[in-house]
Amino acid sequence: MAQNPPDTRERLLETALELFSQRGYHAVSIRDIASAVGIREASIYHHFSGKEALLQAIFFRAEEYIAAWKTRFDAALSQASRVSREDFITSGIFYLEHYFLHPDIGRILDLLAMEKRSSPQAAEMYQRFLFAVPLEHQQQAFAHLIRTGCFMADDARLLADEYQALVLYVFQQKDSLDAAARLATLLDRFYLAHCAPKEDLPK
Amino acid sequence: MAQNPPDTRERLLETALELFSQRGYHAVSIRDIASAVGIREASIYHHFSGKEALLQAIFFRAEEYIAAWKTRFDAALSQASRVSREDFITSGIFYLEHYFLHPDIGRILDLLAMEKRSSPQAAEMYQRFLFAVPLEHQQQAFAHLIRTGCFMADDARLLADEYQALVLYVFQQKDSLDAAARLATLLDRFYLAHCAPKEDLPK
DNA sequence: GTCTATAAATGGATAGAC
DNA sequence: GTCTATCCATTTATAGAC
Repeated sequence: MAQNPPDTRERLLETALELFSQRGYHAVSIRDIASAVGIREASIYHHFSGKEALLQAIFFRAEEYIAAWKTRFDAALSQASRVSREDFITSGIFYLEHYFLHPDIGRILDLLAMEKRSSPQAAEMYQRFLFAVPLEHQQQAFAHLIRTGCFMADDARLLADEYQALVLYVFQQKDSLDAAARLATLLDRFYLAHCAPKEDLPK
Repeated sequence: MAQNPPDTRERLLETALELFSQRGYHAVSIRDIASAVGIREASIYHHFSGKEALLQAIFFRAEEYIAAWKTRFDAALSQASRVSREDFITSGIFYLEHYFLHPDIGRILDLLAMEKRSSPQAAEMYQRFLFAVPLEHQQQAFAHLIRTGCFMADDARLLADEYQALVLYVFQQKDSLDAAARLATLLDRFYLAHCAPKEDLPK
């Protein structure tokens, strides 16, 4: 897959994503990227045909990140057995930190959030990465929890919507302290509201 | 408060917000704004000292929008009496459409969402307009619902968090069709989960 | 694969006539 | 209050030497 032996191309992709996700595509110049990498701007054109092509390469790689995540998490799902109250919260925080707050995926989501209004392509990816992909996974997870009798019978898709709403809510307040703790509180209530009786009552 | 008799200043503010909220501050040039309004770019400098000052004026006006909204909605809150299942959903949709999807506020939120990563000022306003301000209002509303026996005793702040999470979730998928219908489904479940017994059971 | 040099276009902003 | 004309900095991109 690699076209260039040295890793300048790699560092360009990495650095450009970092800058784009912080300031937005238009606010970052080719010069900014070049100087951050430690080369001259003209050298960038040896690796990419232009600024737009660099963005496209970032988008292409983002698809790979998502596909890799999906493969890994779908595999974990098929092995899941009984889920306790603590397990449910722990895996929710794991999900927040290894998807939305993952260095690669989180920066892509930040970038897409900024570009979605001016780029139909970014809008499509944003909708897919922030909603469709995680929702499909969560729907499967809740269907599994219902099938195994851990959760009460319900619409798995609606449960996934409500779960996703809570995770996104905390994700978008990530500047505020202690996202994990806030999510834990909300997920605990979510679990108690939907788990099949057998768990002890709150407090 | 008005400094200039004609309304060119007004149209500049309106047009700039429209363009900024669609493409982002850096992607819009003074020329773009001028030609959209139908004047030359130099004429803008008669009304604003520069592009940044224009943005600041938009931010200043946004504070007025929010303050006006707060006054109006807080007044409505103090008059609220008993809330039926249908009322709860209707007022939630009203809230979505008259705050998050309001032409003025919605565009401000779009703009702030794009600029929050590069501008601390935008980040502060985003946090306040998307979370703090609506949450304070909702917390009061839920405290009222609990006090009047309509909702079961619970932490009004956490209920406000969960409610806000659902509304934001639908708001951010607003490109998808029928945001109101999707919100109605989620709010119906929310109401049934928290209302004090007396309402009929689902289905 | 990176550099210097430079072209060509676009951006924000000012001066001064009307 | 809007215009024409212009300035100057920045930006994307290319040409060609090393």
